[in-house]
Amino acid sequence: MSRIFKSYGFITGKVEQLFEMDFSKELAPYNINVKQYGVLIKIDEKPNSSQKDIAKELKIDRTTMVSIVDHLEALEYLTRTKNPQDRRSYCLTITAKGKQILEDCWGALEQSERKIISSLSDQEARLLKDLLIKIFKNQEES
Amino acid sequence: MSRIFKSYGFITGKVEQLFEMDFSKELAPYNINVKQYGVLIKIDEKPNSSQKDIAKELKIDRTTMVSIVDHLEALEYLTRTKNPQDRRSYCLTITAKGKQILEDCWGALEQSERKIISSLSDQEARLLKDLLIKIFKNQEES
DNA sequence: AAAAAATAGTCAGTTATACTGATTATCATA
DNA sequence: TATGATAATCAGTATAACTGACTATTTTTT
Repeated sequence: MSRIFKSYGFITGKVEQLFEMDFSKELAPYNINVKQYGVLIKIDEKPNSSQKDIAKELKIDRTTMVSIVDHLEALEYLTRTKNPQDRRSYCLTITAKGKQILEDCWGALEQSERKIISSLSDQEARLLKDLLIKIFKNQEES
Repeated sequence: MSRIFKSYGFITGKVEQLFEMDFSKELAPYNINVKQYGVLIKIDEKPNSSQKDIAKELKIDRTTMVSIVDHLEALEYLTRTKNPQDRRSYCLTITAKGKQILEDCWGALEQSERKIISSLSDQEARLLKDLLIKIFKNQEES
């Protein structure tokens, strides 16, 4: 057995690559990538977030965030409005068009992921997700 | 619960980021990144592989492979010699220096990963790896 | 054997992505 | 009011990865 499979990091990276490669094909027609879709999700769930809020949650650099939001704004998937409480920051909100794409692609994502984890039983799949979330949450706390 | 955590792809990506961020710090003094370390592992395990062999296994583009091997060769972590059986291709082999770094960093990787999965029991950790490998192997077959 | 097709690797040029550090506008605090 | 902090921006830089053309070699076809 190769060391690649002895390492959690490498095997996690490999599997991540599978998910990303497949889903990004679905997103391509909408002219966005997985990271940008993640931003859309966050803005949908927490309307009026600032760029900084989203950047922090998704571990995206502040300057990179500018170009992502520029892009999503140009596509009219979200709007930037000055925050009246703090005019340094923006309130980001998803547009109807953005929401539509969010929902359309969510179905594609679920389907894509089902395909990739098809070798796992329902119980195994649930377990896998729980374990990954446990690792992530543990790190968020510290 | 955010959709980010409902998606296998997103949560896998997040966890991968944790592994990569930590281990890449260990590799930095040796002037290589995680992907390049992966190439070293493969060459160590299958000496005399061609660039194409490695590229295929690790899903790296052939032209990207050229720069990775250039880099590792410049650092004297591996050598390129013409394959006498097929002079179009190279035989890649790890050097003593490369092997040394491979082993030194492997310890660091294990330690780094132990830290990141510290919230899991031994059994959970083993299970996680098994499930990830199952997903990856399933896809390799098709 | 000669011609044609395929393959491994290379290279120039392009694109995408993300970062550094400086700057602007605004807000909080002293 | 003055000082410092913060949110976002921007120019410039770095890097990674890809496209497509190219060389050298091998394989296949005729």
